[in-house]
Amino acid sequence: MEVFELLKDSIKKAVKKVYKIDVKEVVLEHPENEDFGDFATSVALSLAKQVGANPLEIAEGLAGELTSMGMEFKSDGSAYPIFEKIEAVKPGFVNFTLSTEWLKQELIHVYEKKEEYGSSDIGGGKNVLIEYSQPNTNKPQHVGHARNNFIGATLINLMEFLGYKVIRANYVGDIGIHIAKSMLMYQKYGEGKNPDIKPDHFVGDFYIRYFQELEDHPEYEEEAAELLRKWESKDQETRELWQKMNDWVYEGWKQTYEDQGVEFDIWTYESDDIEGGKEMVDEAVKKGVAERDESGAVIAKLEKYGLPDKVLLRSDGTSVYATKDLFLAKDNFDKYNFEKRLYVVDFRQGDYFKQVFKVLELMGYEWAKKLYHVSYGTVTLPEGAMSSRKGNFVNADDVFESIIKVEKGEIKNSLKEVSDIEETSRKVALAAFKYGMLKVDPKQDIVFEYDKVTKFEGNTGPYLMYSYARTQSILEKGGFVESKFTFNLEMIEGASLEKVEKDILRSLYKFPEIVFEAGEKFMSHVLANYLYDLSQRFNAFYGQIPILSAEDSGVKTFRVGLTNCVGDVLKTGLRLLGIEVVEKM
RNA sequence: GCGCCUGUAGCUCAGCGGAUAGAGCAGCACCCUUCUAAGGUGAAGGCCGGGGGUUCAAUUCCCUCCAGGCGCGCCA
Repeated sequence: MEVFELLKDSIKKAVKKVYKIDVKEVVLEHPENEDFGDFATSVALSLAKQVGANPLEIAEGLAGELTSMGMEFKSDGSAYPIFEKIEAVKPGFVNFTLSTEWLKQELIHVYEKKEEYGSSDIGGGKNVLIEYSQPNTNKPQHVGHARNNFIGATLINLMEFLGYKVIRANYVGDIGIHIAKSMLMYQKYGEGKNPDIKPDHFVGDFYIRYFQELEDHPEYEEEAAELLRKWESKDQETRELWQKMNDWVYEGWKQTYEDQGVEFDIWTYESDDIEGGKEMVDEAVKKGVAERDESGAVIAKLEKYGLPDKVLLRSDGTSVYATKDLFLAKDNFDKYNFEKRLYVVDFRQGDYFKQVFKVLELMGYEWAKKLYHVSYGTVTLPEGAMSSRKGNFVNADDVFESIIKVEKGEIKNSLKEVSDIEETSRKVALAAFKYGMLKVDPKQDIVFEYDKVTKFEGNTGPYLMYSYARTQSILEKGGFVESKFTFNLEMIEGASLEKVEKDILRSLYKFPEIVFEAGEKFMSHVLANYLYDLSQRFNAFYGQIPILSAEDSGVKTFRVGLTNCVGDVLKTGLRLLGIEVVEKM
C-alpha cells in the first residue's frame, strides 16, 4: 500500500520535473503478466499528445528519472532499494520490478503480523450496519438464503478487518399471507401436533401442503386471507397459533444459523407496529416528495428521476414494506450514526432500493447516500427454478447435509490420519458450500450443482483447505509448529529466489489490497479468487522445490518461513470468507 | 412499453481502458523409493453474442441489434 502511494507520488514528481506538467491522477496497476514487473504506469501513453513526443521516449525519460530518484526502504538501519528494475517498454509503459530485498522484507511483515496481516484501521471504528438474511417464517431457509447469509457474514468479517464496527442486523418477514397459509394448513391437518422433525421444516411442510391442497380446495385461498385479517384484528387464538408456529421456525433457524456460522446483533420484525413508518410517510407528503391520491394511497412521485412511482402507504392506510424500511433506515441512523448501511438483498429488489433511497434523499436526509444495496443473483437448481410451492423446495439444511455426506466419503477414501472425521467433514463441507457461493461475482446467477460444489479439485473450498493443511504438515514435520522459530531478514538475506518462490512473494504482498478491494466493493469473489491463485502458487512451489531438505540453512529458513506465511494468509483469508481451516485433512 | 442484469475455450467461471484474453472441469501426454498425487508439469482448446462509434489503446466505455434472466403505484 505504502509502495503504491510512494510510487504514484514519485511518478508525479518525475513528470513534473521532466515535463513541467502536473498530472492529477496517475494510472498505476499490477501488470497482468508478471514478466513485465510488479507495477506499471501508462502515463507516458496518455502524455504523448500533450507533450508532442513519442510515448516510448517519454517513458524512457521517466524511467531514467525514476531510477535516479533511488527509492529505498530502511530496515535495521540499512537502506535497500525498493525496485530492482525500472524500465520503459514497447508502446510506452514504465514497468517497475520489486527488489528481492523488498519482497523478503514484506514476507517478514507477514510473519510478524501473522493473522493480522492485511487488517487496517481505515474504518476508524465507525459503525457499519449490515442487514442480511431476511427470511420469512413460513418455511426453512433455502439455498438462496444461504448465499445471502454467506455474503453478509463475509462482509461483516471484511468490514471488521478493515477497522469498522459492525452491527449485524436481521429483518424477519414474520407476517403476511404466506404465513397465514402455513397456519391454515396446520389448523386443518396439524392435529395439534408438535414438530417431530426440525421445526422450521415442520412448518414449511404445511406451506407446501397448502399448494397441494389448493387444487381440490380453492376455498383455502379465501380462508387464508380471512386468517390474516383475524391476525390483523388481533384475534387471540390466531395470534397464539402464529406465535407458536413462528417460535418453531425460529428454533429451527437457530440451528441453521449455527451450522452456517451466522450471527446477528439486532432483530427487527415486520409485524412490529412501526408508527414511525407512517410518520415518515406523512413527512414525505409534507415535503412534497409523495402525494396522497383519490383512493387515499400515498405515492412517491419518482418518475422525473427516472424511477417508477412507489406506493408508500396503501389506500386503507396500512403500511407496505417500504413504509417500514423508511423508518428503519432513519431509526438505525439515529441510533447508530452509521457510516454505511448495507442491505444484502437479491438483485430483483434493485429498483425497490433505488426508490427507497431516493425518497429518503428527497426528504433531505443526507445519510441517504450512506445506504447501499448489496445485490446478488439468484440461486437455482440445474433442473430449473426452485419453488417452495411446488414442493421441490431445496432448503439450505438439506443441501448442507448432502454435502457433508459427500465430503465424508471423500475424506474416508484418501484419509491420512484425521482424528475426527465427523468434525473434519463438516468443516470441509461448509467450506465447499460457502466457497461455492462466494467465489462467483455476486451479480451472476448461480446454478447450484452438487457434484461441482463438492469437488475437491479446482477452484473449491476443499482445495484451499487442502493447501493450508499442506503448509501445516510441512511445519509440523520440520518442528516449526506453534511458531517456535524466529525468522528475520538477516537470516534469509542470502537466499536466492527460485521463480516459484518469487511468484508467491509477489502474491503475498497484495493481500492487503485485495482485502481492501473486496471490502470496499462488497465483492467476496475478489478475495476468494486471490486465495485460489495463492494456493496454486504454493502448490507449484511445493511440488517443485524441497523445503525441509533444502541444503543451505538460510534457504531452508526462507522456505519454511514462506510456507508459514502462506499458511497464515490462507487461514486469514478463509476466515474472512467464514471458512474455518483444519490442520489435517 | 420503460428499466436493470447476463452473454468470454465443449462445460463452469475470472479479467471490465492497456502490452501475447486467464483458471478449473472434461479430454490428451507426463511426474509418487522424496515434505499430504484431494497435488504438480506440458500440449491442445477463443471472430471475448453481431454490427457501428469514442480512444494512442476496447473483452473492458458509448450507441444499436440479437439471445437469455429479472423488475416496473397499493407483494415482500
